[in-house]
Amino acid sequence: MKQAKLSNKNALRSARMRHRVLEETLECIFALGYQNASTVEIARRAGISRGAMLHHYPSKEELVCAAYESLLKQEIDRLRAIAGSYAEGEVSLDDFVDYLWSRFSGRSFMINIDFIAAARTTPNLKDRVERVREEYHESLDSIWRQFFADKDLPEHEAQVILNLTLCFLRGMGVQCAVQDDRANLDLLASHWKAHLKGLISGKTDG
Amino acid sequence: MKQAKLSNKNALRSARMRHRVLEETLECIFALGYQNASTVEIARRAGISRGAMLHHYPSKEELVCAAYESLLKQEIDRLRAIAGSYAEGEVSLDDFVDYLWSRFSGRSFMINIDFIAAARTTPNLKDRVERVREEYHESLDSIWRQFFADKDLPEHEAQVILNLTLCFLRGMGVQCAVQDDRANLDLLASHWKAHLKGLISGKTDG
DNA sequence: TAAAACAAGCAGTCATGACTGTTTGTTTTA
DNA sequence: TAAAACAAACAGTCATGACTGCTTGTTTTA
Repeated sequence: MKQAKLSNKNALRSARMRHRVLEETLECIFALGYQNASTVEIARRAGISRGAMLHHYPSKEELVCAAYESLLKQEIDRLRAIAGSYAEGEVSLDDFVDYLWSRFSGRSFMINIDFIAAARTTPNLKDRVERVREEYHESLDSIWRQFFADKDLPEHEAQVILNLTLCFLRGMGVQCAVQDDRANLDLLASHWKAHLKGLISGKTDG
Repeated sequence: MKQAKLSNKNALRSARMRHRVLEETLECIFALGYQNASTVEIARRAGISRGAMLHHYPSKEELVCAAYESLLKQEIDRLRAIAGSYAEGEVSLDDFVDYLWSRFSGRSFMINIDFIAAARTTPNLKDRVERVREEYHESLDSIWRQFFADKDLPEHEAQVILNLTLCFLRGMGVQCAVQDDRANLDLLASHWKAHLKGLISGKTDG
């Protein structure tokens, strides 16, 4: 990136501007969809000229990728915060699943769907997006292991249970995008949480 | 629709043409993504002029909606066929889940993701898409109930299990779109199938 | 049954609008 | 004053939908 050395007034101005632009980019994608989020509209919402925006992000691809990276980094930060809370015994597994569900049913995931769809058929985007996502999943893995550290489940089992949970939540998130029948989905999430307990304590399948 | 009375040569020609156009529309969306599937490209692939295409489908929205309806109707037909096979005892619950997974990991679902993403921020599209999807889910429900008809599970439980399964498969499908790690996902699907057995025979949660 | 009238299917071109990225000019900061 | 930040105007591209006209099929009528 063209990150100038800090402690300049310019650098501050620049950082603020970038942050605002990225936020508006995400908001715009959320509100209008990936395809309708034009640079004109984003600049307008950010209260900035397109020229200025292109000064910071020389192409639309640069812009949206940076925005996506920023989105996932926010998520990673929040995950790390949760991990800290767990260490202090403030968070249960149920709480954590609830938290994940809040993430998979909100703005963040809706934006994600748009990126997933767009990236599927845009190799450049796909590559960049994949890299950021890896970092996200690693954070998720590490926090997940914490919940099973004191149980006598092999790490591999914990991994499977995480993946099952993630797939399940992703699917619910998609359903959420299709039709916001929140009550029903919340109920389904409860079922899954109850179910998780069974998975952890006593296994029923071979 | 402007469906003329059948048994005319024109009507046949028209039907063939429409079918070809819809197929190419889906193929184009699958290959290039919803946003890159231009009417020019679709017409080119279908070997038809844009004028002719606009004669049958007067707007792009008409075209893509018709294509989506056609896609889901195909899926419904296949579901009904499976239902028939089950009635004759040729299909197990495992087989059916395998079938669903094949559906959620293939072309059909990838196209679906694009539509879901596009529809989220396109009210017109969302409404039309929703209607077709309802019909699809009803078919799914009815076949699902068959599998539990002889078990002593309340219908409501069966419904929950279906929804859990669907969300799970959807999530796996999304994962599939992101990164085609098929071996891993197949394994996860197996876990779920094993798990389903437990859910049906003996319940472990309250 | 043959011709005339009509309708439907199809092709090609054009105008409009939108979006992106470039370029040129102005202000602010070091 | 030089460089960075920002603004504004411009040019090129692309997609959509409208329009015009040609061809093929169908129906009506003599």
